[in-house]
Amino acid sequence: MIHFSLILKNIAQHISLDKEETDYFTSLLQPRKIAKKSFLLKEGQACQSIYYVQSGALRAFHLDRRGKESTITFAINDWWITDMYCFVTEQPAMQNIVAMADSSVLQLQKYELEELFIKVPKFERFFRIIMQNSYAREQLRVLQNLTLTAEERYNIFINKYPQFIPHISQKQIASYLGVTPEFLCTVVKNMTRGIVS
Amino acid sequence: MIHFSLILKNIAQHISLDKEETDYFTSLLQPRKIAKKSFLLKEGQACQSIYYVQSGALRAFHLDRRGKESTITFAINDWWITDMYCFVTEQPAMQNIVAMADSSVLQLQKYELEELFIKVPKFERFFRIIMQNSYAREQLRVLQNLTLTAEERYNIFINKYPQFIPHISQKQIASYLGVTPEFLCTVVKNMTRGIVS
DNA sequence: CGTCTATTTGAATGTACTCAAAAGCGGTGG
DNA sequence: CCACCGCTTTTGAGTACATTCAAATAGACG
Repeated sequence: MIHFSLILKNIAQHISLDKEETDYFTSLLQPRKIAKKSFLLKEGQACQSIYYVQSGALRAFHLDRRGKESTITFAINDWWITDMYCFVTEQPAMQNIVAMADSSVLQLQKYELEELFIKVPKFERFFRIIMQNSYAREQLRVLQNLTLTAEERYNIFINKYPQFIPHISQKQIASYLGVTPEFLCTVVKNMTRGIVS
Repeated sequence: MIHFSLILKNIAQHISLDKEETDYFTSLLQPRKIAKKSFLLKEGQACQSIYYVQSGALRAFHLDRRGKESTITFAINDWWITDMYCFVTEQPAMQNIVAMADSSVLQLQKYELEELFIKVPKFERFFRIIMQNSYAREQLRVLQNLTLTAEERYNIFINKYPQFIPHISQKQIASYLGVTPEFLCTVVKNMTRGIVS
């Protein structure tokens, strides 16, 4: 199962699985190839799965009535992604998940995940840690959105997630930070003006 | 253990404990009374515990250099609260947690929680669910902060958390929504103007 | 090479902020 | 119990910041 080495290493950081548990777990994973610009999830659909990204790059965003995009998150290698609110509540998705590059993901459906928790309770620990870290990250993001300027948030973003930069446009960063692309452009220009002679 | 009936009911919603597990769990909980206006956590301190609120009302907020408060969350009966980012990363707290009314909480320290996970792995499930729901809630809040107006966020807030209203001032709601109290005041005034003749 | 989208620039606009001051309200102590 | 004090809410004027709109330039991709 050479396919699964990345996700198994990810999991091994937090829990240990024997051969049988590993085989059962990997049997639940559905590998999917997502071509660049195609969608893993669209607003209004049921969000019944979480996705582990093996390769490529994905972006989750919301589109409001007036056509404005807001990016909720990016995900590359070794990240998990889903519309968690709709996954939990079973309401129609509010997010679109789109491939920014040809990507390879492993899909885990909600009912399979629940079965996994019953059969291999160790996975409760694994996902408890994942969810706890995700919660901590989002709580920090809320705080930073409330307290920091666009310039400060931009700097934190590019320093925290340098791996994302090759995949994403400045417009998409703007939609993540919650400002217009025009405004972010001037912010970045004024930043560099201070650096270059 | 009449003290613990509320938290045990909270836990029973997700997992079942036998007598021995219940006794062990409750032995880890430190009851604390917090007088109105006193602090459970201050910025800069180590954040080594999570708190379950039995009664009263708490508020977690950040204070920036310029003296501006930003409210991260409120918590009343039957809620868990902590500075999750600093709890996880073991960095100094970025949040202050203050009692808005005389409150009673149960404190669970991080090392005890880790011990609990080892001795009663069922609790992994319980906290996985708590963390997952918290993550979903924060992800939704990020999205709403990016896409909705102050008026829309205000309406969602008061409809979603009516239990909070008796405890909190409009100024505190403003600091939760990320606007100034003056601005929220005019927003609310303009809302009611549409309702009253 | 041509098309489409992203980035940059600027002008005009509007939204939310700061500052200041008055009014309202709750809590505390005399 | 009432008067005072401090904090919140309200109101308004002036300001700053971020937006919209438009148009030009630059880049990416088929």
